[in-house]
Amino acid sequence: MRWNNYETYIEIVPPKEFSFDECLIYLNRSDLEVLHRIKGDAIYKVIHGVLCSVIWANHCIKVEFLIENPTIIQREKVAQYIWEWFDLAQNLEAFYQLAIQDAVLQPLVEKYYGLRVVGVPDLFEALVWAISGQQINLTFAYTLKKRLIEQFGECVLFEEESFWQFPKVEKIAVLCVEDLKQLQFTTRKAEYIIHIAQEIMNGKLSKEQLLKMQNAEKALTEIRGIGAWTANYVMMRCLHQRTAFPITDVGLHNALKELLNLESKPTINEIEAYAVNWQGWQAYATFYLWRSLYGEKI
DNA sequence: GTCCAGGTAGTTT
DNA sequence: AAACTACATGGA
Repeated sequence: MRWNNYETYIEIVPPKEFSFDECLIYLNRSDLEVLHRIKGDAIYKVIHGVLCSVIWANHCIKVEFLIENPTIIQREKVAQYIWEWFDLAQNLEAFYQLAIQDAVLQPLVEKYYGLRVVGVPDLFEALVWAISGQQINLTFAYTLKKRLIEQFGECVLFEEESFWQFPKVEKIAVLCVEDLKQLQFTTRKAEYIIHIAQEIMNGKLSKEQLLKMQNAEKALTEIRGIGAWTANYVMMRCLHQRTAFPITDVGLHNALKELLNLESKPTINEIEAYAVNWQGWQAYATFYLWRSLYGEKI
């Protein structure tokens, strides 16, 4: 991780092939998002309890601290968060080499050059978001997430505005199913989420363990409520695995249908055929396809 | 009113 | 192992 420390801000030095603007477009996709706020070119977000503004300046990601003056330890944690948030540890050269020879990916990498898998560094947040989004439309998923955060999260006030943080695991672990059902979570999702919070609390589930594992997918899918889609979604956005591939994802199917002008959504077999050339970079292929779902048609 | 949505668990062939 | 079904509720 490359970063510089200054009096009132830090700078993260990204690798080659990084477009802050492309990541910004992804982050701007829903008006119901409350974990960050975008104003002009700046992202406002509470990171590890510190309210920050994040902008692109001097070929770096500049992170200014808006309230307190964080310690060096906090600054390093914020830098680490940004590093994961924009998946900056990844060298995209190999992906682009593969993609320019692939009929599906070629137009995408040209258009969205520098886009990275925007991460969800916190495991609990990533899991809750994935479970919330199971089998419902994205707009409603965002509504559920917003309700959960505003009910159980904490917020930082700055210039008369609220900046929310995702609820702490310990707070969700002690809830009962009814508490989440009141927010319109289904019984099943309420059960899954509370159980997962408890598993994290008792140490049976952690990001550190999953990162060390050979087969994180198996460990994840052994947990009730986590199927292949959710496991791969989390492996992609939280564990930074390039080969994670939520192949049953409806968004992926719609993106392929639109991009390739198909009559109907492709079958799993058809997607596997497209993906033979994506070996090692399935997560990036998926993310670039998702990106094509908003903004003008290619 | 209809169809479908960033699926999963549980049951039945 | 593969196919079917209940779940649940909002958005378009």
